[in-house]
Amino acid sequence: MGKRIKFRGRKLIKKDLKNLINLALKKLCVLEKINYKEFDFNVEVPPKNIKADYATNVCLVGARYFKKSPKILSEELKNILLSEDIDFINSKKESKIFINIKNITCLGQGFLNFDLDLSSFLYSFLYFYNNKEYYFFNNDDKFKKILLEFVSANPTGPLHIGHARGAAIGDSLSRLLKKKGHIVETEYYVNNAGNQMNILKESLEIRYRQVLGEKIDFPENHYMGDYITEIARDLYEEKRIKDYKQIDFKTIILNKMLDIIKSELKRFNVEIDNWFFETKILEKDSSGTNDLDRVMKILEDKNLIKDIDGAKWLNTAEFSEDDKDRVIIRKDGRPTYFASDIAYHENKYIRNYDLMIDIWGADHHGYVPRIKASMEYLGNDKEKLHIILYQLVSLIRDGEKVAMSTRKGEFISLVEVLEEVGLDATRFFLLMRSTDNPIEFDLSLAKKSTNENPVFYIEYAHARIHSIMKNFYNEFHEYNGFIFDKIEDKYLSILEKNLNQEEDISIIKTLISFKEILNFAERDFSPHYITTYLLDLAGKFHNYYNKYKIIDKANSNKTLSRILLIKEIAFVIKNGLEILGITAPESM
RNA sequence: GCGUCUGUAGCUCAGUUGGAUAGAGCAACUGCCUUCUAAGCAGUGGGUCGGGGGUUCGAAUCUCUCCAGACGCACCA
Repeated sequence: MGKRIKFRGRKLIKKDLKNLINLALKKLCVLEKINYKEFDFNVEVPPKNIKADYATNVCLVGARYFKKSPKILSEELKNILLSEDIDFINSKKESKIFINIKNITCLGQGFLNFDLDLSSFLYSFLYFYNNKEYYFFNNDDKFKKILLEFVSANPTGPLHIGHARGAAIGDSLSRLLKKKGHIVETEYYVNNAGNQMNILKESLEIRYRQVLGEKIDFPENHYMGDYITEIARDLYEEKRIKDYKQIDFKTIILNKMLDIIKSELKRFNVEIDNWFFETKILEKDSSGTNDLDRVMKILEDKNLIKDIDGAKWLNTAEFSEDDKDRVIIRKDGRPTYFASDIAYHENKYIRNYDLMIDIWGADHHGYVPRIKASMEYLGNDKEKLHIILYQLVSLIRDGEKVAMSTRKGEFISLVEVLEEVGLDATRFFLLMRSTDNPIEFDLSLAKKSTNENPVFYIEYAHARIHSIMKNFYNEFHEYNGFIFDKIEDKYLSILEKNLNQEEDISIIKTLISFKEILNFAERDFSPHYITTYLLDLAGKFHNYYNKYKIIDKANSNKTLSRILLIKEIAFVIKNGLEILGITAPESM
C-alpha cells in the first residue's frame, strides 16, 4: 500500500524526498492558514540503530515555525505525506517513478523516518547507471574560470615531500574542477628575481671555481646540496671554459633547476599549464613602466603608502586584519617579495578569473591578511581569491621520524619517495588527510601490499572486479563483446528479483552518494573526502564479494544483475581514483 | 605576548549544513582458502570526543575560557 511519487527528470532519492516534504509543508500551511516560507532541513541516512532508509529533521527545525511540538508536527506531516488526496505528481512529459514509500514512522524527539520500497533504489540505480557522466559530474552549467596556483617552490633545489603535498592537492583539485565542467588553469610562480636567485647563482659559481681548482670556502648561507656541485661539474665537462666570468651562471642554474622541477612534477603526474616568472612583473613595457610601477601608483594615489627612513611601507594594519604595516620598497630601492607578489596577484585579477586559488604551506599563513588586504586596496574582490593552507608532512620510517632539514640539503626528495613507495601510494597518502592536519607519512606502510595500505585496498577492489568480468565472459560466451553500457527499463523486474539483499541496497545508496561527495569536495576544495569515500566503497565491495558469488552459471539473471552492480562500483572507483591522479589497475 | 591550525579507541586518523546508541584501519584475541584474486572477509574487546562554562529541543561539530602541541609574527622568500 505504498505511495508512489512520480518526479520528472534527474533528481535522486534524497532530493526527491526533500521536494516531497516541501510540498507537504506547503499543504500544511494551507491547512493551518499560515504563509509558506522555505526553511532549511536535512534528509539524511539515519544511524544504524534506526531501521529506515532516510530520515529528516524537518519537524525539529520547523517546530517553532509552526508553533507546535516536533512530535505533533511529525504526526501531521506523516499523515499528509501518506494521504492519497495530495497529488505530488509533477510529470507533464515523460516521467520516472523514483520514490515508492513503504512506510513513514515518527521516532525520537520528532524525526520522520522513511522506509522505501526496493523499487525506489533500483529505479535510481537504473537512472544513474544509464546517465553516469551526467549524473555524477554535471554542474548545471554553472561553470567558472578558475586559476589554481600551487607548488611555486623557489627553484633552488629538488622538490621535497612538503611541496608534493601542495602539488597533489592542486593537481587533484584541478582534475575535480575540470570534471565538474569548470575551465581550469594551473600555474607555477617562479621566484627568479629575488635574493635567493643571487645566492643560488653564487653557489653554482663557487662550485664551478672549485671544479677549476680554486680553493674557496663555501659560504654558510649558500645552497650546499650536492646537486649544485654536480651541475658545476657537468658544466665544466661540457664546455671546458676556464674563465668563469664568461659564464652566465644565473640563466644556467635557473634553467637547470626548472628542468629538474618540471621532470619531477611530470613524474608525479602533475600538470602545470603556466609558468609565471617573477621577472615578468618587473619587465618594462614600451612606456617604460612595469606591473609593479602601475600597482605602486594606484596605492600611492590612494594614500596607502608612506615613507619611513627612506623605505616605502604599505598601510596594511589600519584597514585589514594584518597586525602591522609592511615594507614594500626597501631603503635601497629594491622591491620586497611582498611587492612583486602584490603585482603578481593583481596580474591574476587582470586576467579575469572567477576564482583564484592559491595553495600554500601553513607556515605562510601569516601572509594571508596582507595579500588579501592589498588586493582589496587595489579595488579587487578579495572573495575571488581563496587561499588553501596545508599543514606539514613528516616522513616516518620503521616507526621513527626521518630528520628533514631543508638547509644543508639534508632532506629526502620527492623523487626518492616516489622511488621507494611508488606514485599511487605517494599521492594517496598525501591526499588522505584534511589540509588542516599534518601528515605522518609512513614509508614502511605505504610500501606494503596488504589491506593495511589503503591505496592497495581500493586498487585491489577495482582489479578484482575486472577479474570477475573476465571470468564472466568466459562462463557466459553469449555475452562476449557485450559492454553493458545501458540497462533497458524492461530489466527492472529482473533487478528487483536479484538485487534485493541488504548489501545490494547499501551499495546502491553508497554509489548514489558519490555525487554528493564530489560536491562536498568541490565546495570545500578538499579531495580527502574522496579518499575516505573510496575506502568505504571498496570495503563494501570486498564484503559483498566474500558473501555473495557474483557469477552463478545456473542463474544468468542473478549473474547479470550483480555484474551491473559491480560494473558501476568499478566506474565510481575508477573515476574517484582518476580525480586523485591514481591509476585504477585492471589486474594486480 | 599576539595570531593560525590541531587535540576523537593503545597507535594513525574519518566524522559534510549542529541531529537519534561517535566510526574506520592498525595493534590484541577468535574464525573463514578443493569455491569468481586470502593483496580478501566475518566476529570480540577497546571512548568522560583535552578540561570547564554558554547557546540549543539536541553539541565531537557553534561560542567563551583554560590546558597541551605544531607553525607563524623580517627592509627573507
